[in-house]
Amino acid sequence: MKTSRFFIATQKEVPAEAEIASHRLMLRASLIRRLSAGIYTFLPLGLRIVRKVEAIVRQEMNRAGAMELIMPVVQPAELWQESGRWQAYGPELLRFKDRHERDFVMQPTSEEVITELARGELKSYRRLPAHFYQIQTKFRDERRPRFGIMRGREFVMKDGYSFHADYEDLQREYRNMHDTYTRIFTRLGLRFRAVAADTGAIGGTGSHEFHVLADSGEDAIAFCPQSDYAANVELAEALAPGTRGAPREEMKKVPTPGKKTCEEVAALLKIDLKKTVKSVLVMHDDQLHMLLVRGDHSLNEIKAQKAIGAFRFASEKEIQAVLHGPAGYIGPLGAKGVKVVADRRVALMSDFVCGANEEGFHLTGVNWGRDLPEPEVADIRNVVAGDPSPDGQGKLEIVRGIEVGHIFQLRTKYSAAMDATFLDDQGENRPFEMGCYGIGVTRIVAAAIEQNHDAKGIIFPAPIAPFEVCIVPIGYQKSAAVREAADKLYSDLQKENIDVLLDDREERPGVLFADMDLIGIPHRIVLGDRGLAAGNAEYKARRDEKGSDVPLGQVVSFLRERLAA
RNA sequence: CGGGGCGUGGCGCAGUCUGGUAGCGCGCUUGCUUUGGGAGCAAGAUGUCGGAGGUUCAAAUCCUCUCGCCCCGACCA
Repeated sequence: MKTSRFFIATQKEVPAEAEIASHRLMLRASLIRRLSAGIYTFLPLGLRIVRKVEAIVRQEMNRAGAMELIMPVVQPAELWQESGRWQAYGPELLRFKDRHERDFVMQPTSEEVITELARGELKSYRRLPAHFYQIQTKFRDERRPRFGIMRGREFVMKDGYSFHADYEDLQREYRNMHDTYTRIFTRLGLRFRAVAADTGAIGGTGSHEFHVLADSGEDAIAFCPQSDYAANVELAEALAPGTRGAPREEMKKVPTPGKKTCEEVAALLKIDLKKTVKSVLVMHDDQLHMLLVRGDHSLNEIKAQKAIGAFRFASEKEIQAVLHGPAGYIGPLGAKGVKVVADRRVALMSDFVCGANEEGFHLTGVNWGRDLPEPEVADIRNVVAGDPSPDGQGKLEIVRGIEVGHIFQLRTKYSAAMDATFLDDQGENRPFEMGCYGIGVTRIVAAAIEQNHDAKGIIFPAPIAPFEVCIVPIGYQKSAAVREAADKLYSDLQKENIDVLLDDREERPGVLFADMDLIGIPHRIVLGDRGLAAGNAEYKARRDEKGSDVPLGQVVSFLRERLAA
């Protein structure tokens, strides 16, 4: 491709709408343009990247035995009512009516349609297993689209669905997909990690998320360097080994005027933050619950909801109605009519500090059993770095990640709901065991950039770069020698099936360099009169500081080696 | 859906408080010069100031209502 015949519309200035690096760079490098909130056009340059990701995903899915198809984006409501998701999905599901006033949805995923297909077509166990997938546009009316393509409303996802005669075979395919996803993300050139994820109400033995590691990721991942344990922080169990120490202090009420947070109180009293207890009031079924976590820990709302049921945070008014003090001075003592749930760690604390339920006062030397009744205990906090690994193998570390893949054992959730059965070898009707497997294709593009960029722009991993090599001629329009060398190299590389971009624009060299860096093309060949006189081209990888000379005649073989590496 | 902020040429912004003929930088067009890291000079083009209504001799500016977008907020590829 020559830039003169391609659409490149890079920008020097950063659009005000973009907050994170990948979003800014995708706009500046002219990969995407926003049309509406969370809805983007992929420009030619951006689409090339999407296509490269798709190609790798497709190749590995096919190799793994899955079959590609395409299901409709617009799907009739009846199927969704049958599965129950018409009611369950909520406002993220985009619904609309056709001219006959019939209800339709824009697909956020396609379990219903594939299950409908399977129940009509896969009538015999002889046809099982079967795994269908599509790479297609999805729509989710996110409450808050953000970060450009990272969390858009419209996006491209690979969604696959497998059908099995029994659970054992589902588990076999699940492992197959775990391996396949690992191959895919490895081939994409990304640093990633597979982590255990919430199996939710569906159950089954497994759900794993695949995260691209990046500091800006929205998810926190807990992992153990000493073992292969890795889980979403939302899920990771917080163990609390050890026993409670005996009380050594008397309980005392101490003045803490204006000190509302555990940090402030600990600083005032000159004690370790780990001696304090944080009290959070929530409302569940019109019943106030007080959740207690250690001062240096944070409440895990997902775990807490599992422990006590769905809740909302109590209002200041509700807090005052039951307790005497405002939020900031509340504590478990004298909290009449409030159910107290302590984190496992809190239950092991002795001589701790908590709010006195009186404005301006905290209690010190508080002890369970002696000063207040033993609490109900649950795991309700987020794990932190240094916590023991739940598998007992060492200590946890925490990194941030961007979820780009999720595999799931659905079991018979949809097949049972939609009466999708097959005849087994005994002639009995049985519901399919199902698995589903997603990869966020467009999100991968953003995640790859988030993980690979510098001050100059994007640094694409070679497998998904829009072009593998760019040729930057110095004076293409002026120097016949440069033009001839560039054109020859360009066609030589094309013959090698190397994805090459020749920047033949009539711009000053600085502009060309800056644009190629911004776009993130991994390999660059510069051709100028100076080098050509000595028979050399200049090679520079995107990450390199400086270029190096390569004899003109060896450029093709040199690049072939670099690309294979 | 709460909370905060923003809508002025393609992009980034000033002007709004204190009404008085719409400006700057980048980009774009043309010409000349320049040519190894986002060039210089000159001449140009591009605006219903998000929209509607109101106040006023006069509205980007004041008032009302709307629409859109961004950021922060509890299971998402």
